[in-house]
Amino acid sequence: MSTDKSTSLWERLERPAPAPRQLLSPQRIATAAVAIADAEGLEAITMRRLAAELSVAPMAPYRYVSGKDDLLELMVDHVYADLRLPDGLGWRESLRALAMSTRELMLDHRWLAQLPPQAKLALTPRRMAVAEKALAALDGLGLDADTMMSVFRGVDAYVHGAMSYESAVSALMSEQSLSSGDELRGELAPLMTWHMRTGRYPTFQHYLRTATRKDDARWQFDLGLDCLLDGIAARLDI
Amino acid sequence: MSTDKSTSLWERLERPAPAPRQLLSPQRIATAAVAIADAEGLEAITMRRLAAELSVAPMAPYRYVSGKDDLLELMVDHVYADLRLPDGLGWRESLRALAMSTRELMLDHRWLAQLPPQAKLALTPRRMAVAEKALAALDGLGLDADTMMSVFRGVDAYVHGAMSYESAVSALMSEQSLSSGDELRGELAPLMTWHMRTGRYPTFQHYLRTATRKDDARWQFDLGLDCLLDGIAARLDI
DNA sequence: TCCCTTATGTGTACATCGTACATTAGGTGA
DNA sequence: TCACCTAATGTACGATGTACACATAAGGGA
Repeated sequence: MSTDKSTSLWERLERPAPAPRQLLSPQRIATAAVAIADAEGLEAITMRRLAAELSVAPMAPYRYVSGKDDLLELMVDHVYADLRLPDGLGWRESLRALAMSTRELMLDHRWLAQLPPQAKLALTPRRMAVAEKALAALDGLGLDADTMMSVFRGVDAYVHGAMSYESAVSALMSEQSLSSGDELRGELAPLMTWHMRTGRYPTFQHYLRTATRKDDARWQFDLGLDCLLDGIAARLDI
Repeated sequence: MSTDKSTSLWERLERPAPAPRQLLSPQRIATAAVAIADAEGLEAITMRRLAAELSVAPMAPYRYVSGKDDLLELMVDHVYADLRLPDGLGWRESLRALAMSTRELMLDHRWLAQLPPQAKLALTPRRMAVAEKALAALDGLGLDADTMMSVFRGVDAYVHGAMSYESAVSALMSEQSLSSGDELRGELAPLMTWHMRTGRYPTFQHYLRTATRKDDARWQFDLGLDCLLDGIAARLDI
């Protein structure tokens, strides 16, 4: 068996590992890669670094993974195992719970929100399960299939967009060893002052001076999410 | 003058070009880089490729741009010049127009939705102007500064999330020279069939079989956006 | 006119990346 | 025991970002 792209990654994974002296396995590879990315960010993921972490030659993981793209997909599916899926709730609470769990997953694994486009689209089994769960929660409410999917994708888009921002900020902070929003703003102060001195952003400046929840990411996330869910309920009359 | 990171990119840009025999300029660099990314995607952006396009030595652009990150910021600001800002509309129509224009900008420049986290956060002048515009539209409605910003960022998150998906799909299609949603689904059919054969995704399967607007990205975008705006109006009583 | 400072672009070089390819080594069934 | 398959190795190549020392040309002061 060569690791060809024609059979899907997931198909290959289901075939029981055929053989002897298994140093490596998709599981071990995924675990090691996720550990690296969690600790040092997505840019620390290198085929060579991964191999080193597994005490194995640089090319060894290629037997299980057709390349770096495949590796990223594998990592995604691996961490989605930890996503708690809601059960026995109404559509609204299901979507809300799913969004909140996804946020938590993405806070545990900041790199999830920074994946290259291909990995973002990856149709992995566990992500399929998430979609299924969300669609099932919306089933039987009188919505057509297109609307159901659109609602799910709308919420998903909000979550990904919000977390893309939130985890970019948090990545920037840990990169520069900043530990509070104030420290971050201190770092950005010269640039910000320069912008403000142009006088072109009075409303923004007012925000900077009077806002009191600048660092309450959770509150900000909830507000947007609740607005979106309110709007879905109202507009679709469900 | 060395291109040091301590003075901000934007600060440096405002100083009039000091000198002689200007082959290069931030303008020319940005234009060339954007042309490459528009035509061949973000991964085609290479300092060497950029230099070649400008008929200049590989290291030449470094005089104007401190590195690739800086280049990306420059590109972002450059294309945001084309974003049409709404004027004289109510808060809702302003946010809606801003979202729609941003979508169009991101369709014209698919790479905008695929930027690395640092460039995504870039506080460029023209992006500051967008934020200012949105906040101004929400001013005077009785909202506190935190809520105003959160509403803006919520809409922004939705737009970025939705376009991140939409442009990842479109990037994938152009990468594989597919020109319709049907062709794309044809390409994905083996994988999808494999997933469906597990029987774990009945609702998803029902969607695949009965949906009629799978490729109407504009309709999907509008639905989510309108839900979000509805919810904002209702929840904040504005 | 000449030269000298300074902004501008060049050339070379290096570490690091993804991965192609040919090769070895270890375990199994006959 | 031996042939065979497969897991893992080793070597190598082209591409990337960018550091650093250098060449060069314009324009002003003598």
